[in-house]
Amino acid sequence: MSPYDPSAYPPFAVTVDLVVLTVRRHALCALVVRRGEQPFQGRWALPGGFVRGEEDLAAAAARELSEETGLCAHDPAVPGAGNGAHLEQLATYGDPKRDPRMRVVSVAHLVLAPDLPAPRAGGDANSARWAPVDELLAVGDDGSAGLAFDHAQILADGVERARSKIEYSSLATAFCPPEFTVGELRRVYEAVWGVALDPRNFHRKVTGTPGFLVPAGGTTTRQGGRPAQLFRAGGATLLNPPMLRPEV
Amino acid sequence: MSPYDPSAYPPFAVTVDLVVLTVRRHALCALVVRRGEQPFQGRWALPGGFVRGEEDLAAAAARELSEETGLCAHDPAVPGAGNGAHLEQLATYGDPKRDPRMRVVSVAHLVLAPDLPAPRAGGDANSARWAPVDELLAVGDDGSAGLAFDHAQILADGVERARSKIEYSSLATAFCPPEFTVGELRRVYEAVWGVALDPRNFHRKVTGTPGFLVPAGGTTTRQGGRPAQLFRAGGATLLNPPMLRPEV
DNA sequence: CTGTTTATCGTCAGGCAGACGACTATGATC
DNA sequence: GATCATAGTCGTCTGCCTGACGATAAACAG
Repeated sequence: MSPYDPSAYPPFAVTVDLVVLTVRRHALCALVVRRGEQPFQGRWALPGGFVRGEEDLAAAAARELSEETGLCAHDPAVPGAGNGAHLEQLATYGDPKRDPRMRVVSVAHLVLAPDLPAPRAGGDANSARWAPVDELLAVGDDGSAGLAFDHAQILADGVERARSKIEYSSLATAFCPPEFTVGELRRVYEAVWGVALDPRNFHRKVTGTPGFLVPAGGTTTRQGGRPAQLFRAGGATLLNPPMLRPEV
Repeated sequence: MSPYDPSAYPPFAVTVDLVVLTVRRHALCALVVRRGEQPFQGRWALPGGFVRGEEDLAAAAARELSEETGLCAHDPAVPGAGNGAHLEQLATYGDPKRDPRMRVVSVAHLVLAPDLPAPRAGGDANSARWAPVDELLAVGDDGSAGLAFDHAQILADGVERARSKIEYSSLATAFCPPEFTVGELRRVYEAVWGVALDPRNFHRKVTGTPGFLVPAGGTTTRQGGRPAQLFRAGGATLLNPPMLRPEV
C-alpha cells in the first residue's frame, strides 16, 4: 500500500449527526429537523452538519448543538461551562450508499439534555421539534416514511446507548435540571426504559449509593403531594452495583 | 448553511485503525506494526489503512485485519464465515492535529481474537508483533517513545472497552478457541482484568448462566491436572446478571 | 506411591433487590 | 375544616447471588 497519498484515495465528506434526547411528558423524545432540500426533502432528520477544516469532532458536535438548540454541551474534557447537557460520541456511519449524492461519513454524537422549551432551529419553529422516539422509530406501520438517510438506525443506536448507560452510570441526571427530586429522577428512568419502577426501592437504591446524589438543601412540591427533598448530582459517575433494568 | 457542497468544505482522509487484542501467556496483548516511513518512522503503531471508495467502514476494517493477520472477522452482520474473531467499531478520532500531514479521521475498530501464531505483516516478521498492552501503554518511564500518533489513546480506549464488555456479555469467548474449558475462559478474564478469580465461584457462575456455555462433549488435559470438560460458546450474548469485576 | 496440579461440587454468611406495608406531608375538593 | 388524592420516605421480609473457602476427583511427574 502507498499510505497517505491524498490523490490515491477519494475524498470523503465528514459530518456530525446529533441524537439529542430529552424526557418530556413522561416520554423519551429526540430532536428532529425538517429537511428543506433534496434528497428526503420535507422528511424529518437528525440535526447535523459538516465538520470544519480545523475543528475537532467533539467541537463540531458542540457547535451544531449550540446552533440548533442553544444548549452548551458539557464536554467531559471541558468541565464547568455550559448548562449541563451531556455530549459523547456515539458511532460512525459510513456506508457508501448512505447518502445518494456523495461519500459521506457521519460521526454521530449522543446528547442528553434536560427538558427544554420548544426548539428554535434557524428561527423557524416549524422546522424543528421534539418527537417521542417510539413514534420516530415506529416506521412503516402507519405509512409514515420514517427518518431520512440512515437516521432511524442512528437514533435507535443512540436510544439503546442511553438505555444501557443509565444502568451503570449516573448519566440519568443529565436529563434533570440542576436540582431535582428522587421522584423526578425515577420518572426519567421510567421514561427512558419504558417501565414502571417501585418508588420505595428506587429511593433506597439512589439515596443509598454513595456519591450519586448530594442533598441540595431545599424541598419542592412541583410534582404535587408531599414536599420532596432536592438533590444535586454527586461526583460519582459510575454506579456500582448498577441499577438493574427490569426484564421486559 | 449550504449543505453538501463538496467544494465548500475541505476533504478528509478516512482511515480505519485496528486494536487487535488477544491473550498470550496470561497477558492481554495487542498487535502492533512498525512504521516504515515518516512521521513516526520506526515507531510501533496500530495496524490500519485507508477506506476505499466503495467500501463500508466495517468492510475496510475486516480487509485490513485479513491483510495483517489472515484472520477472517466474524462480523455480527455476516455470521457463519470466518474463524471467529470478533470485530466491532470502537470510536472515531478526528483531532485536526492527530496527523501532521493532513486531516485524517480514523475510525478505530476493536478485534478480539484467540491466541494466534506469530503475525505475518507483509511477510516481514520483524515489522509486526504481539505486545502486552501494559508494556505498550507504560510510556515515558523507561524512555520508550510509545505508540505513534494518538494510537496509545486508541489502544487504551479499546482495552477499556474489552475490559468492561466482558463483564456483561459473552465476548470473552472470542479470545478462546472454538472449544475451551472453564479454566481457560477464567484465565482469559484474569488476563484481561489483571486480577485473580476464584476458580470455584467462576465455575459456578459461568456454568450456571443459561446459554453462556454449551458442553462440547469431550474433555482435555492440555492445561494439566484433572481432565476438564470442553465447552463451546452458547447463543447468549448478554450476561444477566453480569460477571462483576472485582474492585481494585 | 506420593505429591502437584487442575477441575468440580458443596456449604455458609452477607448483601442486595423485589414485593409490599405503613406513615407523612402537601394540595384539592366538598 | 374534614376528607381525599397524590407523592415522598422509612421499614420489613424473603429469595437470590456472591465471596470465602473446605473437600473431593482425576490426571501427570517424580
